[in-house]
Amino acid sequence: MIRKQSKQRDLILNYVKSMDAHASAEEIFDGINQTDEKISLATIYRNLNILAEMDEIKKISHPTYGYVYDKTCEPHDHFYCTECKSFMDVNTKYHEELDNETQKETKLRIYSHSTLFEGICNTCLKKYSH
Amino acid sequence: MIRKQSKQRDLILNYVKSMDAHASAEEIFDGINQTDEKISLATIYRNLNILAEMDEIKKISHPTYGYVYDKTCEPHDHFYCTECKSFMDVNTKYHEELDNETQKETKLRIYSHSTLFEGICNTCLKKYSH
DNA sequence: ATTATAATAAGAATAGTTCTTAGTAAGGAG
DNA sequence: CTCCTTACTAAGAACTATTCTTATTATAAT
Repeated sequence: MIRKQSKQRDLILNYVKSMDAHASAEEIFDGINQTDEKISLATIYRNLNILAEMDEIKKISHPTYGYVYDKTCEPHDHFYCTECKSFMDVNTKYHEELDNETQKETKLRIYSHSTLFEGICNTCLKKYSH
Repeated sequence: MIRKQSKQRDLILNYVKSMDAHASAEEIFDGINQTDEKISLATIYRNLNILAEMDEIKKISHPTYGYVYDKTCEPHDHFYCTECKSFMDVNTKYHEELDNETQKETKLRIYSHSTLFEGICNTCLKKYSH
């Protein structure tokens, strides 16, 4: 299907590109609709899916809250706090050797990976060290 | 809260322990209700959450289809086929050094990790090599 | 300019999950 | 063993997240 450009899709892409963390569809909807521009929720969902398909953004499943969207498409790791359920990027180096190792052992065709670390975030650590 | 034993929870736990792959709440519901035992869907959901909380089973978010449940609580890796959306365990060795590396670099308290590999499964590879 | 078709808004529909309520069962205390 | 407290269940209502429907509008090729 040949895609036509649309003001709404451009706005959504720019909004996601401007975010410094992950956000859900609902949060993106709220964020955009606080400005002058009004976009319907169904349009937000439809375009987030289209943009993810176009590899302009990345759709990530959050361990507790459905899907969130990320401006970074390159594979990268995440940290999940099992206490407060917060979820954030981890920017350590990409371990290509894991892909090779797993491909060799499983015979699957592996293109990339992303690792989800679990633990306790700094805010929760402080809270529980009292 | 003091938990009481219940026939339903035991059945659900045994069912999950007997599965050889991941299953959704709905699939577990269907599986159990094909036998003589009838358990309501709300009870399935409630107990899956309780069992995950009790660390008897593991609740995992599937990249495209909500949550699935796994009899294995120990952290382990997964493979996701971007073509057919299948999702399976990968049993390579646990890389503890990743936890240490990331903990050192981020100052977060890291307890474990699990890696999600993406690529093309064997079935899809064959299909597209024609 | 015309025309084909992708896009939109708005709300209806669907799917997945949790909540409510009234009744049942587990298991500790007497 | 019986009583009593409280966690448990079934059934369906309610809620939440997401997708679909329909009529209309916008994009871009001819």
